[in-house]
This record gives sequence, structure tokens and C-alpha cells, in this order.
Amino acid sequence: MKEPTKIGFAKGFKRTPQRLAILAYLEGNTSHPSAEEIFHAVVGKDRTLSFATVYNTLNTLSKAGALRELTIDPSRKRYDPNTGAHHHLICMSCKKVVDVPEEISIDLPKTVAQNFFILGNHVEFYGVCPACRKMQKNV
Amino acid sequence: MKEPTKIGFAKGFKRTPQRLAILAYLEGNTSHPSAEEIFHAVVGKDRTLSFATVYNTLNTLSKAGALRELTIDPSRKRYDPNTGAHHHLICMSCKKVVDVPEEISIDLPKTVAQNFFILGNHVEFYGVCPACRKMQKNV
DNA sequence: CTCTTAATTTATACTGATTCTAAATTAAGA
DNA sequence: TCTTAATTTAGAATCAGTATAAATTAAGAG
Repeated sequence: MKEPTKIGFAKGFKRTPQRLAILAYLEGNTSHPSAEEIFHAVVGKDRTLSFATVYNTLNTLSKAGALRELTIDPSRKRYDPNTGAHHHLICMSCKKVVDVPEEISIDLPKTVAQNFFILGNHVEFYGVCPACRKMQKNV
Repeated sequence: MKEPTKIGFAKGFKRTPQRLAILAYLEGNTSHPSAEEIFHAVVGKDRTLSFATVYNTLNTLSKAGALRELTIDPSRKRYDPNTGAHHHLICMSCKKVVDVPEEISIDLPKTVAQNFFILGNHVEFYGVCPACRKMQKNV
């Protein structure tokens, strides 16, 4: 009598080949892919996959809390299967996004918090990745 | 021989009524408006304003560093005339965005920073604003 | 003040991301 | 094996934002 460990396997969710392929691609993925990137990667495994299914699945997983929608890129959503508290390092040059696995606790003085009940935070660090640093030096 | 204090007034930039109206609306504005909100607010003052001009002006101001484009809202860009280092408090219920005027310095251990050259950070605090807290209690 | 010109505005067409719709398919469980 | 609700699908629709090209105009020269 095992509890299902993953969304998509929970009661009321069907174990479709499309979902399994998307989940397999996402599992442990740290590249913060967009819907389009997910579609292209997964359609290679499951030829029948449609774009609409990618969106459906991503929305279902997000609502179920099994996936985090990142609002980091001004032009599209990116998806992160790591739902634990962590942060991101963004290369301002090539736009690569890298995980910062630490939790960061920041205390805001009450005056600053303006009576908000604070539940969490997300830090985006902006910088230049090693590869881009090298490029810049060569120019 | 005054230096122009604002973008849009600098050499090579024309002082058009549309720009002046947009700048006037943005000046000191802490509501983090979207392009659409800006258009609606400003078209009331200057009937001739077009949507395209709003985008043109916002892009010009952003490139010139007089305006910050916020990537906070998954569905559209928001604009912040406060270009100094600060952070944001986001109500998860009503989506209101409030400024956190403090600078926050976070040191990342080298191992975590993965050799990125870090230039800055932006913290999003997620919480529930006072108004929404009251609502929730009443439900 | 008038002229010239490059910057700007505008309407409109277009793109790209995402959502919606409605019909066809299918996993799951009786 | 059957039934049914969940899912997939193609394609249309929507929405934010960008591109285009013609018309307008601010600004500086004379």
C-alpha cells in the first residue's frame, strides 16, 4: 500500500505516456527549461506529444506543487522541478540560471515589512558566469 | 548651463508631450505599473497617446537606466521609476507589490557562487498584505 | 522666424507565449 | 469488457510586446 511519491501518480491523476516522459525529463533537471525547451526535448522520446499537453502538464504539476514556475525571464516562464527553498544565480550575459541550494533567511524590520505576513523569499543574484567572464576578457 | 536631471531631457532626446506625461505619471510612482496601466492612466491626460508610444518610451527609459523593468509578474512586465537598489514585497493574494527600500547584502560562499562574478541581487519577499490578512480572517 | 532633419509618434501588422475549445482518445477501475 | 472521467490533441483565440513604414514634430541652424 505505497503512497504515490509523485504528482501524476496520485489518485485522480492518470499515468499517461506523455506525462511520464515529461516527468522523466524534468526529474533532477537543473537547467530551468521553458515550455518550448521541454517540448523539444520530450517530443524526441514521445513522437505523439503536442505542445498543448506540455502546457497542460506543466500547469497541472505547478498547481499540485510538484513544480515551480520561475518568473525570472521577462519573455517566458521557466520551470524548476526543485520545489525546495533555494535561490538563483543569473548570468546577465548568456542568461544561464544556476541554483543556489542554500536557504537564506532575511529579517525585515517591522517598519519595512509594512505589516505583511511574510511567508518566504526568493533571491536572484545577478552576475557573469565563468564562461562569459572568459569571453569578455578575450574581447 | 544646467545638466538635464532626467532622461528624456538629455541631449538627443526630445521633450515631447507624450514623454512628459508618461514621466510625470511615473515620477515617484510606487505602484509598479504595467505598460497597460501606464497607458490608461496617461491617455487621460494626453488624448493623443498611443500604446506604441508607451512601449517606445518605456524601452527608451529602461535602456537609458532611468527606469527599471521588473520581472515579477509572470504575465507582464512592470515598471519601477525607483532605480536605486531596493527589493520587493509581494502579496500572494492580491499581487500588490510594495517596495523594501533597504539594500540587502548577501555573501555567497565561493563554492555556492560557482565562480560567477556577482554584481547585484534582488529579493522578492512573498507574503500576505494587511488588507488580505483581514479578508482571510473574515472568511 | 523659417527651414531642415533626425527623433518621435502613430496605426497597423506581426510574432511568440500561453490559453481556450471542442472533439477524439485512453487510463483506470467496476 | 465496459464506462467514464481525465487527458490529449489540433487549431483557434488571446494577450503582451515588437517591428514597420509613413506622417508628424521638436530642436537647433541660420
